[in-house]
Amino acid sequence: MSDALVGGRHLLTIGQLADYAGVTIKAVRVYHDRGLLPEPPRDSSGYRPYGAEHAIQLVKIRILVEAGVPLARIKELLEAGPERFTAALGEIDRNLRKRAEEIRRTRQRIAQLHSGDRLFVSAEVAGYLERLRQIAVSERTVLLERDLWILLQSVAPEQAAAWIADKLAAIADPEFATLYLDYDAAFDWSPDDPRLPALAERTRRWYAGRDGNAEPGPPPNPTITRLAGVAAGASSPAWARIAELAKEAR
Amino acid sequence: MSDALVGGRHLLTIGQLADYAGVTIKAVRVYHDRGLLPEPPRDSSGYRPYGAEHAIQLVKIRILVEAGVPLARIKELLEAGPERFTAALGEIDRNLRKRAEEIRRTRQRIAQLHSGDRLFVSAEVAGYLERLRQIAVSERTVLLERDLWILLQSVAPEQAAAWIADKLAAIADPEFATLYLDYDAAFDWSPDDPRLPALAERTRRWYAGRDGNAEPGPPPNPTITRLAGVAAGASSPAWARIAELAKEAR
DNA sequence: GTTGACCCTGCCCCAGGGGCAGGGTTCGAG
DNA sequence: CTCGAACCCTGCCCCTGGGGCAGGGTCAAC
Repeated sequence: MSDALVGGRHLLTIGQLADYAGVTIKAVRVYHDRGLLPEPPRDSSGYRPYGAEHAIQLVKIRILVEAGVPLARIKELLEAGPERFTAALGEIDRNLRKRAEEIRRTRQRIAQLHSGDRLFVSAEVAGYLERLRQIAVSERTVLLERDLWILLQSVAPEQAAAWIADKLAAIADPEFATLYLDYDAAFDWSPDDPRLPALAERTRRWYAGRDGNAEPGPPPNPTITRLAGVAAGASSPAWARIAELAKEAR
Repeated sequence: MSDALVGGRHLLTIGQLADYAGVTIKAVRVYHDRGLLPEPPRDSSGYRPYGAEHAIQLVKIRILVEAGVPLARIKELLEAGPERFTAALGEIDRNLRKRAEEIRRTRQRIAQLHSGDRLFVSAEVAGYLERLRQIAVSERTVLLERDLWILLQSVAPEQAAAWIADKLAAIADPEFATLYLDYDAAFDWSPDDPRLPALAERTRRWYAGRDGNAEPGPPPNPTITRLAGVAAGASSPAWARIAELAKEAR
């Protein structure tokens, strides 16, 4: 038998209540379990009979849930006085604004995701790679560079930052750019190719000339130089040979 | 012993990789478990050695995760061809826009939360309640009305919509407004108060006059009339007495 | 050769519910 | 008056996206 109307106060079934607030029945029961919504005394058949005050409370709960407030915190807020409640609303709103801002940024990244390296390297490195493409370095070598910079940034972000500034300056020098293009071409050469010693020598001279002008810079971190050397050498036997020649000359 | 550099390819530890992508180590392992990120073959001490390709993939994953894409879907996307991928990005972006819009709406509701009934009743009912306050109905009675409308809207939204239109029209009639204010005053009267029969009679006449002019409207749903009657009667014995008098007169 | 920072696996825990089983209730139509 | 649909009840396990902790092996530097 329904006692919904007997007391003149309890009038809604859980389903009607849930529909009113735009919430599932399950959610209502969870809010009871978590102590967010007072559970009305059962009617004679074990149903929960709700009144308008439950509907009001439930709407408040739903709004806070949608704002991303954890249930435990919602409970605190509803139990606290109105001044605390209002203060908390300010913070909640700030969080919402922050989330909106994050969504904006995420949207930009999503848009960039379908092309480009910019997401994987710093802005400086991205500029450097772009410059390489401008001077017609092969895509293969550009990608090799990109991967190297990713590793450098992962292993030693500060060193990488210093190096990339150095590289950007170097690549602005037309002589270095020519040298770089010759390396690019040498990628597929045999390690016995007779042109390699000359290339090594030109490299040595370029560095000697530059280091004469500028300060020597930070002492190269051994792990990192090895990293760069190995990464390069593993891809091209000719490049590995040049590295050897450079070592002998030193 | 570290073999990180032995092959010239595997160079990052899981911690370096995670830091690079701005992700926890645990998350990286979860992505392995879920098949999102290929797990590199272990080095001789059981560590996972990562390369630049893992870093790239991980950044993509993180961006998609931040966009709210479920891991299972991310897996599909990364496995699918680029045309499918690009198409999916469009949908993801649409979802992000939708979420931003929802945040905007939630912010408005949060702002309204600290005061007002507008969140709990329809705009029409809110207007009606405001009108009651304008003609100086007691706050107690206004809240009683509000709760009643909440119940009505929960139990039978369509009926409630029809009724509120009716009520809005009625309250615009100064005679009905006067009648309403008298009811408001009668709330605390004794059920034996000698003024009650006259009030009941005025009510009957007002309704009779109106129903003569307009069409009788939808036949009142019995559940609902009972609901309204009981809700009112339970609060005020005098009102309950008026309801009895009305029944006798009919 | 020890110390602190990493890495490994495995296990349980969290929010915020969803889904399903297995059973009782209510309500309107026939 | 009965029957079926639509509700309601409890209880249990499941999901995502990890977090935390235990218990143990490794690396690198002094």
